[in-house]
Amino acid sequence: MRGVMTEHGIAPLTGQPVDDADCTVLHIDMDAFFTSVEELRRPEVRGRPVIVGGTGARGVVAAANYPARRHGVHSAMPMARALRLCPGAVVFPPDGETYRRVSARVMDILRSITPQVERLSVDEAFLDVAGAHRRLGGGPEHIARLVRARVRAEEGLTCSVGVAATKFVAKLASTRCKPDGLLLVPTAHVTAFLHPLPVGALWGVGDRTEQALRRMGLRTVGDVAHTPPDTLRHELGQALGGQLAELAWGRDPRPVTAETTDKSVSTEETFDTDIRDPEAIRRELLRLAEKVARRLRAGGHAGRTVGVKLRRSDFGTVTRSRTLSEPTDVAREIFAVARELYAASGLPGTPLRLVGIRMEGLVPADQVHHQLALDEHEQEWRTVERLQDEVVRRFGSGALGPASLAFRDEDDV
DNA sequence: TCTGGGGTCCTTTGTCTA
DNA sequence: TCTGTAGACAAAGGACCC
Repeated sequence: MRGVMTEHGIAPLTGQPVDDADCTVLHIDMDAFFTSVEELRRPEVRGRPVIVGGTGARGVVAAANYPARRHGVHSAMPMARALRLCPGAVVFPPDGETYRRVSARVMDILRSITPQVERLSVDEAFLDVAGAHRRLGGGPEHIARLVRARVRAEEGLTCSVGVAATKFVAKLASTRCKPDGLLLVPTAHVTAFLHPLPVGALWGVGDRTEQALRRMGLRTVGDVAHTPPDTLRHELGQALGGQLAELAWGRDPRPVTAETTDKSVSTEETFDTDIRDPEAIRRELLRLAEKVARRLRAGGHAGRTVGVKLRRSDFGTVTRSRTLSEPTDVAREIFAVARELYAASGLPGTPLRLVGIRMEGLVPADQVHHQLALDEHEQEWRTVERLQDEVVRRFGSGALGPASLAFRDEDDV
């Protein structure tokens, strides 16, 4: 759908000039990104229902194309249920590396249009086009058309673009015009656009908050807008209550920021069947530590806080963390801390369905002050692990790893 | 129906210190 | 010196997003 919000609702774009002067924020959202990439490299499945997701016993749907969605399939749904709803679907396991590569090329296209690009996730970005009008020969709507045409021509993918004065409204606009759409929401018609929407459309409102709002008798964004901010803050907390009070009127002061720094790196694994054996859990922690350290080094980061996540059979989740005196990107060190945290958690011997490792407090690795004399051992391990990175880069992830993992099928990276 | 994986941010609670 | 307290920080848990 390509349209513009008016006082009478959404009207088609006719090519007539529209008042888009202050709508300088564009939200770009790739349509069914993962499945679109799979369809692109496997044209024979085009037109059929396609699902990307875990194929193991506990797999869930990561993405579904529009034919699959028509059968009721949606992301986060258990794969077994998705296949009952849509038995004819073609299923692919997620290929994150390829999606990241395609995503990087799309982001390059966006940055060639304006440097003011804020990457939000692998398939979404905000653009601030305030400074690009003259250079690109037109206003925001013109630039939105340009973005869509170039992404389609250069990558063979469709995207939807929301155009508004704020990030929040632009993002809602792109959602409302999917797939392959463009929607402009002029400032004068923001409240007419927002207020009929259900409260779940507000950023920060998931299941729990929606229930809380429902208990307060609030069902639409308009209902929230007409509730005193103090009431919202009292019921939902300072931050969320205050945020919803503003968003419900389309007020969102956050600027588009091109530079964002990573704050954490994590990896986790859900087992096909629960694991009780502490030695098997420790081997898994070592494998995850290797993986998270490799990603830290690849990103040029070191982390100061090591966290482990342990999920029991009943889905109860325990997290434990410890902050180190010096940041690290060395798997051996991360593993040593993770192992201690697991040992002290009281959970060795308890069946677990998931374990994970997270590194927080990231700093650039080259800023870390390494006291060579004191940390000679650490330096040696770092050297060894960097050599491993190089071998894995050249020969693949099965080429090298700790001896205790050698018998395992190497499916990581 | 039976719940992935990778993130960010917020709230609460406890501890330490000025 | 003792006591109370505010602020910073760490840890844990949870909601939410894609």
